[in-house]
Amino acid sequence: MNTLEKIQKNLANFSKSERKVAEVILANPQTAIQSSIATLAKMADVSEPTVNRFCRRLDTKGFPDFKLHLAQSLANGTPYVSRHVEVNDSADAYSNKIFESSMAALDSARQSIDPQQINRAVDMLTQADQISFFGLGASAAVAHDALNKFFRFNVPVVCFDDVLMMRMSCINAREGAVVVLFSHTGRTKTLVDIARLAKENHAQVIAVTSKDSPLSKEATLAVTMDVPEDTDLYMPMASRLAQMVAVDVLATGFTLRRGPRFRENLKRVKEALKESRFEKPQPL
Amino acid sequence: MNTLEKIQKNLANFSKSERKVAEVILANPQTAIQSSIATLAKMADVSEPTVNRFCRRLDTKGFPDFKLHLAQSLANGTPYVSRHVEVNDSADAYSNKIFESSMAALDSARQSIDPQQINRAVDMLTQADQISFFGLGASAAVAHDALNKFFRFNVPVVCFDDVLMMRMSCINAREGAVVVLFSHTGRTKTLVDIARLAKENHAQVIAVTSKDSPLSKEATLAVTMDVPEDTDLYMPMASRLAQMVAVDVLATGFTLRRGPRFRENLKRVKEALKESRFEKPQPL
DNA sequence: AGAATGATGTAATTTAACTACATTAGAATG
DNA sequence: CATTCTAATGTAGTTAAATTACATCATTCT
Repeated sequence: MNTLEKIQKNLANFSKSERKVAEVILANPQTAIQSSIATLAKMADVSEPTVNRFCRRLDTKGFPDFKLHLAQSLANGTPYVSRHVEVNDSADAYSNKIFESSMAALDSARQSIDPQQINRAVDMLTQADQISFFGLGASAAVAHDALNKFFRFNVPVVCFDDVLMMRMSCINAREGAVVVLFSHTGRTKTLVDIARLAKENHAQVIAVTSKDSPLSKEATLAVTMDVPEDTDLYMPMASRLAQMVAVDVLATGFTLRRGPRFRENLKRVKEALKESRFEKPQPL
Repeated sequence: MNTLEKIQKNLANFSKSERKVAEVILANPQTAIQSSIATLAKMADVSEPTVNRFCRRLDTKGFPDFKLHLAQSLANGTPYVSRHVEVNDSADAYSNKIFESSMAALDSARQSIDPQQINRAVDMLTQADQISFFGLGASAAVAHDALNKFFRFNVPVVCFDDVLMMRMSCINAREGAVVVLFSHTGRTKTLVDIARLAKENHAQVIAVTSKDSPLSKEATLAVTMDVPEDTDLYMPMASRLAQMVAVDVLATGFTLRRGPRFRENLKRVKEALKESRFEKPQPL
């Protein structure tokens, strides 16, 4: 756990003098990590060993080690002890919290993603004659985004956020088709049906979803990630961000697999956009 | 800049012995921050003052200060020195790099966003009779996502990723309409035209884009963010992620502004989804 | 080849952190 | 209310770590 949060949480368990230390640190953590034990002791109006004991109580080896831990918890730019939005938060406060919790969610996704799954998914995608991206609700935006990315690769791609269209598209599927389904929970009944339908029509199914979900079991290959659930009502879903980054990862794997000539192609697509833009003023 | 990157970047500028130190640190940064200057010197097979000089060269006050900086750069879970994808990267490598650069981009956006702009945008949105979200290319997905979010608020919302539809919609605009435009560069000519058209028809225009761009100047209100540009071919646009989080921030501001009764409403919308899902197995 | 500059190491010094012990404050018991 | 015990805090001494000053070595340029 974040050291700063830990201090905040244990405030009640500290002794009188230790609490003084805690308060000085919470009030100005950035100063704390730059101070010596003597300075900090003076600021909190306690003795040096008290500061040292305080550090040990937080499961660190001593003062320098404590500073290291504190520095790490500050590094994430987390001046806010809690990442949960409160009713009376200022714009600055909730903006920071939302960005931070989004970043934390991405980190969690990063740690839980399995490179082998990525590799296999890239295999399937590079060999596909046709790729379809399906998503409902919030994941519809992800499917659109995937379309926008893979479209540049000059592969036949489609994208649907409508169940009927998905169904029809699956019925027409043939061998060589790959269907990519996005769903955070992996529990949406219609999507699981679609996965089954696609398989029945000889398409391969990649599910970008959460581990052990019905959808992940139905799919030919599941690319799974752990993303903290949005239990908090005010907290928007970080899952679609993680899914988008997963799309980026797959697209990157795709371009790497396709080799240098293919990448030349991409550059041209990018440059084709230039004409539709106002020129950027060149820095002097 | 991230200390670890800095070391990597300056490798050529270091002297022979300093490079030894750099390599030992790069090889195992986690060990480095837990070592004393003596241990590290021994590991790099150099003298202690050399390590000290190395630290100073990186603009730190000395060894302990250097460790602090290094700890901070490790905190973001950055085991990869470079965030740029290389041709021969493994799936694990490029996956991590992409997640990390996405997180870095969000952090940069977080730091550059202006809470006052957020506040004013929330003002405008809460008072709107009708909200339109427009985006082209990669930002189309963001517009869709915004629709999905604001749709729950029981406000008339539309979303277009087609220029003609945008135009028609603007022509029918009246006072009380708010148009939200998403564009990373803010230089897409057609979008700037749309902004002008919307204003001519008495709609208010919010642009989620980059600072000082043509679009930001044309808009009634610009919500601007600095997101590192995707100079690298393999590096996908992180801008759309930042835009999505910005949408989350605006949506959160919206719900907070609307008060508790409104939030009850949201809960009901969320619960309405339950029936379409497979039940989650309850943990024992 | 020799001087001069920059890099590196050695040893001494300073500073910071930690330990052991003494003192004090506060709680519990008669 | 006094007394004793325990926990908390501080003092002083010790150890370890980091830094400085200086000496030596390598390298480059004339």
